[in-house]
Amino acid sequence: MPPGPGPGTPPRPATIKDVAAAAGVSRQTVTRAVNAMPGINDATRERVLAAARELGYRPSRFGRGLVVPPTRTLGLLVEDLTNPYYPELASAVLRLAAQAGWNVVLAERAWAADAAPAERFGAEVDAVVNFTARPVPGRSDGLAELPLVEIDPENRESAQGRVDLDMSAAVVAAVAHLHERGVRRPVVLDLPHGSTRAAAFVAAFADRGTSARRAPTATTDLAGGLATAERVLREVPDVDALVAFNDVTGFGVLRALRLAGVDVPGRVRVLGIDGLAIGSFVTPRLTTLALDVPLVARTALEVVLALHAGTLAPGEPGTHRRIPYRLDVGEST
Amino acid sequence: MPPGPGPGTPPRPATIKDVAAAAGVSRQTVTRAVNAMPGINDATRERVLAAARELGYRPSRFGRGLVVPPTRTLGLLVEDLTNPYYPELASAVLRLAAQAGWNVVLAERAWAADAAPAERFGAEVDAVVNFTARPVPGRSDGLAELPLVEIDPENRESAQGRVDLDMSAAVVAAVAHLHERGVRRPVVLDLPHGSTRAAAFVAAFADRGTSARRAPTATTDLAGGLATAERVLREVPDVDALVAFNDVTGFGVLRALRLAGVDVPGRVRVLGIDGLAIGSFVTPRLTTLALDVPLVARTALEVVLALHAGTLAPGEPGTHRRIPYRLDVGEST
DNA sequence: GAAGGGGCCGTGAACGTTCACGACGCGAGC
DNA sequence: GCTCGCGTCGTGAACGTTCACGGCCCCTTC
Repeated sequence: MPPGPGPGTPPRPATIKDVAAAAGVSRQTVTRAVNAMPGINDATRERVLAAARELGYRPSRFGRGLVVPPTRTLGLLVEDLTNPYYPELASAVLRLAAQAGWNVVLAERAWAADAAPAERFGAEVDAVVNFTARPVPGRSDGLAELPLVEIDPENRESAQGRVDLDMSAAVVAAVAHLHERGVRRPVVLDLPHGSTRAAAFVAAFADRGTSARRAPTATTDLAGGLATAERVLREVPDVDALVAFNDVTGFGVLRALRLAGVDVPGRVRVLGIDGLAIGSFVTPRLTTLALDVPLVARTALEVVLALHAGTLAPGEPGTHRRIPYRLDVGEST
Repeated sequence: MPPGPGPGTPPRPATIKDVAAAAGVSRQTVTRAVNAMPGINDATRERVLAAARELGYRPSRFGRGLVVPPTRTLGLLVEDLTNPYYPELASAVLRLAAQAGWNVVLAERAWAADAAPAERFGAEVDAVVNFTARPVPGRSDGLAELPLVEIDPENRESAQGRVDLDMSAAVVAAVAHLHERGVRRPVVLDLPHGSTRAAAFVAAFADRGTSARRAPTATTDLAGGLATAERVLREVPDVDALVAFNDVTGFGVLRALRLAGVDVPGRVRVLGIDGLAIGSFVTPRLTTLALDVPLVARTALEVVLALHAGTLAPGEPGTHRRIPYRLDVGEST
């Protein structure tokens, strides 16, 4: 056999023309065979399919997408799938999107490092839902942005659509709940530089005549919650409630209290924020500010699909939605 | 203004020709402006970009994919993202795939109901990793299958590539560990119809002269573990170890023991299977059979990319990989 | 003043697929 | 025998983009 790229094994993927040539028919006949269309003899169909299998032919989604109404693809951007906060929403989005006939390409925020993944992502997608602390980087080319909905963009401005997660009413309810159970010396875990959610709790306690202390936590993961809770126990021995920064932090708090032999909720009551499904995994089950995650997913998808379809323009009412947290009483308070 | 589709708002998405016409230039000039290519006057570039923004133009990924080397897309199929077993692997796959320049479209197994999502998925993807109990349905057209790697396909046959998860050595190690700590009356949670993993544990205990009882659990979630553990405590009061069917079941077992006031690991030792990262959330931290999840992801990706590139053919050695579990000792044993 | 060169821009072709339409052969019907 | 119709198959065009190439204009240079 001769060296070099002979006709034996072309590295180039087989195209419809190759199949047509191999089967001795025309492109259109190959199309008819592959797409199970009528108007083709059974014998030729078999012959064509055999040739297609032989060549490993698979129709190019690009060539096809150019002609037929293409399947739409949604880009979903999350912070970190390892954080149990995100898979719940991702799952809900996946299901609803599939129902609407959309595919979903998922990406974790690798944006930070280099722009390559962002570019790639942005070029392969018809609309974006961003569930990330950072904004989506604008296009490096000077083009129109693609339909974008941000979930819980905090105080950051987002031009197109947004789904705000409103904690205010739930915070009041949670504080009322704690206060009724006799909490008078609460400590609220906070970020080192302060946070809106901690401020909301402090304010709500103040409305009831109770002053809440803040305890900055270096990290908001399990280790952070654990370390901060241990510190609080030393510095504020008579603490009777701990408000965690989120559920995962809350798990760390629970562990610290367990290790210290402190009864929950007997001596210290613990409140989480997130309402994670895995909250039910720990004992005692965490009282938390929960979110109707499927509703969040449904709302975000609704807005972004409307933006894509053009039935909703970036400025219009309806592009900014608001979903309240609710108090979900578990066993830890 | 006249009714009908006037030139004001064409529902059809703007194409490069529209931009060219609006800016009074040619297609190629639009390409140069949009792709930041040299050989174009700054003034015209601005004019073109303005027109593009005005028309809401975004280049079609199909038209582009036809010409330039297209970005590849991997389809990742998982059972249920809500089950904490899957996000860890999904996350690892996402990162490695992004590193290799691939996008990932994720899908939960909605295959069951109708074939529509499967068709859509299959047509938009260059290769598939299946991490699901069921096999991927073959193509309805008679074409060649696309590159496919199955993770832990149990006893099911898979033609192309597979990554087997091997529990045998870890089971022996775990049983040795338990036995050394004095376990003599273990109970192994099992599926109603039996399972290979439960059988492996029973056999390993038998090798050490200890007979393990089996306790069928209706479901393998938290509630199932809880209910089964409660039943075991009643029926086998002197049980000194419980082997859960997986980690989530193990969390239910821990909760049941906690509620019953049984000390872990003092009186009863608990073993999980999965090595979930969230295992560190519960107290005591679960001893478990853990998996190097990033390694699984890396291996699966390696095989499927090689299959796609053609450097590996379905039958060859190297398409079937084997990754062992290892014993991860926590606090529950 | 003519030749040369650089900056800027446009024209045909190609990528792989499907749609609309036309062509061919064969049997039935008048 | 001629036409009609049906079953089967092929040919041009189009989708939206980029690549290779060629053309124009103006400025520089000898």
